[in-house]
Amino acid sequence: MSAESTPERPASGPGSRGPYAKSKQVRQKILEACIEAFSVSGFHGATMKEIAAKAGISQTGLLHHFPNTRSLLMEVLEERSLQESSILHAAAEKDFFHAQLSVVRDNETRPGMIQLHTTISAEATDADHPAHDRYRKRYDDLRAYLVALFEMQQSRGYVRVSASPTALANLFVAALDGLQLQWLYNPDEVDVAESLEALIDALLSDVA
Amino acid sequence: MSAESTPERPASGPGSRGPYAKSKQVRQKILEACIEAFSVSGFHGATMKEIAAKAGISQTGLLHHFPNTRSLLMEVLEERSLQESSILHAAAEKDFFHAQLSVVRDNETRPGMIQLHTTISAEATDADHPAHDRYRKRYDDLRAYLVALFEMQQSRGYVRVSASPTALANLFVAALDGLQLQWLYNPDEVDVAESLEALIDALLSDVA
DNA sequence: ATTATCTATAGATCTATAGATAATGC
DNA sequence: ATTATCTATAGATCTATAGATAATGC
Repeated sequence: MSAESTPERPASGPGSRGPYAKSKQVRQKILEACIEAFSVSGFHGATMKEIAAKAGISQTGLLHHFPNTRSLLMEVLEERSLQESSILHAAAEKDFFHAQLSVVRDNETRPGMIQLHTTISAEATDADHPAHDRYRKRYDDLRAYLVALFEMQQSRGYVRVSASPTALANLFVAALDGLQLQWLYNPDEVDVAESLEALIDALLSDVA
Repeated sequence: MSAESTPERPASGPGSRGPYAKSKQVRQKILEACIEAFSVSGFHGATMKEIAAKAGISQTGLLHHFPNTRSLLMEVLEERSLQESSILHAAAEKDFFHAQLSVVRDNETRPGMIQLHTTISAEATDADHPAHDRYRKRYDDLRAYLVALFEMQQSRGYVRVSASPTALANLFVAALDGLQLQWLYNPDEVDVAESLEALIDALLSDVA
């Protein structure tokens, strides 16, 4: 292993100093612009120019912070992952299923994030999409977690339906995604939490 | 009303003659190219050039048949709608819920159409998307149809859960969309029909 | 001295027009 | 005569480089 594998901060030259204090705010504004741009135009349709304009800087100014749209997408999805897990942890006192009700109610205050997730998770079904691996892993991880949960509930006799834990896990995740999609089309006719609660009631005994 | 409102076919001049017999095949090839392009790149990311290349003609050759990407999207979505309703009618002998099981099994032979629906229905959540009104109406129509169905089942006492018909209708449609999304990521771990059957079992009595 | 931001711009790509040539329908 | 297809290309848009100027950190 050479010294390069542990990137030491040189005493001078590029990288010898951190970014300006103000940079954090600029990057935040850029990421907000990305949420708008990617959720409307998708990864393939969004442009550096469009994002720069929304963030209120020039296109080359944006290039100074991020080299391409791919890095912008990765950054904004990383932030979304962090938000998702922090919200989930905050609701971890309740059981997972009812915690999700808090999560979806909380989500409705961030329609931009819902639209971002809906749009990108759909176009990333394509194997060549830069976010494909990330989303595939997210769904695999979610499934594994929920399968374990449903197995436990089944062993206690709390599950009302005779279906495989995998089928139930996929169904629950599907309801989450699909309800949010419909909510974006018509928030007046779609109550995500209400439908999700109906699903939980249908699948699990109250004692669970 | 002038004669222009009833477009008469003039004896000569442009439009006085139908297209070549071969044109039907060319248009079919173009639409197949569109399914690929739009399902991968979305409406905003797909280009006339890309579609023309996939269809095996020049970009200007494509322009001869369709004036822009918007008209291409409309045409391919119209075809999809026709397929959807013809498949539904073919399964109309059974009750709607179990007919959907046939539909989703049939769908798996057309992954391109599933990916097209998944990608476009997601990006069309944006109000300015050219397919927004079409999808919003589709979901509103689906909801109205299913609400009536669930009301009928409830009045007969066949519904196991105490939830509003609207909540149940949205849940069923959400499961359909969400399961197909997951299936695109990992067909080995997602059985759309199996999960959907679990939902039907959980919601409705067998007698229904 | 480094980071941040801008203007100017070259090169690539996409859309849409002009105009030529070939194939088909009545 | 109309439809279909192509090549060439003008104009618009996007990415990415060059280079100048201003602001900040140690």
